Amino acid sequence: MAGSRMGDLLKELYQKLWEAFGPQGWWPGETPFEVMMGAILTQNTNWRNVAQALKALKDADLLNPRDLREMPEAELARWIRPAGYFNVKARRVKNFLDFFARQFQDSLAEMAGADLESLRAALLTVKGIGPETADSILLYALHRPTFVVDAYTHRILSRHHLAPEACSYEELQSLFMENLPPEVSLYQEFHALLVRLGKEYCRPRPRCPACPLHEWRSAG
DNA sequence: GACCAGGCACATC
DNA sequence: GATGTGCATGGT
Repeated sequence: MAGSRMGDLLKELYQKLWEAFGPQGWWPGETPFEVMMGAILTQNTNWRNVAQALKALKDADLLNPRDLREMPEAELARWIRPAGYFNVKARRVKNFLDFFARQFQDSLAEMAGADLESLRAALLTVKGIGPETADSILLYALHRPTFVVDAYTHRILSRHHLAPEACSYEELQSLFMENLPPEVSLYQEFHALLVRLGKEYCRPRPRCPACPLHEWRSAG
C-alpha cells in the first residue's frame, strides 16, 4: 500500500540501487523458453556456469522443448554438466518439460494466459520447482507481476534491518508485493539490482565500505 | 585449498 | 514446523 513506512524504505532502497548501478535489463536470455531453462539451471549456482550449459545446448540447436524431451535423461545431464548438480537438474528439467507439454501443449501463449495464482500453484507441484524458480519463470519469462526472492534479497534486507533474519520466502515476498505497485518492470529491475548488489558487495563476508548502501540503516 | 554461487527435496526430530 | 543433508561444477 502506498505511503506506508515500509513502502518508503523500499522506494529509497530501489532509488539508491538504481543510482548506483542503473538498469540491469534482466533476465539474460534470448527467448522465454531459455529463461525458463535458466531458472532451473541456476538453482544455487553461479550464472556463469549456467551460461556455459545453455550455450552448449543452443549451439547444438537443442534448446527447445521437443529435443530436450526426446533426449535421454543421462544425455541431458551430460549437456548441462557445467551447471553443476547435473543429475538432479536433468530430472528437474524433464519434470518441467512433462508439465509444459501436459498442461500447455508446449505453448507459451497457453501458459501465459493462465490465471496467475493457479499457475504459480501449478508450477509448485512440479518436483524441482520451488518458489524462487516458479516466480522467476512467472516474472521474467511470462512477464507476470510476482516478486522474486532469493538468497541475496534475504541477506540484504536482514542486514539493513528491513526484515528479520529468520523470515520465510512468503514473508519476504509479501514485504515487496504489499508495499509496491504490482508493476512487472519494477519487480524485474528491483530483483536484478538486489542480485547485482549482492554479487558485488553483500557476500557472506561483506565488502563494505565501498558498498553503495554502506551505513544505510546501520548495516554491519 | 578454502570459499562461494540468482534452491530444492527429503529425512528426521 | 524447524533443522540438517545431499546434490557438483567452475571461478576467485
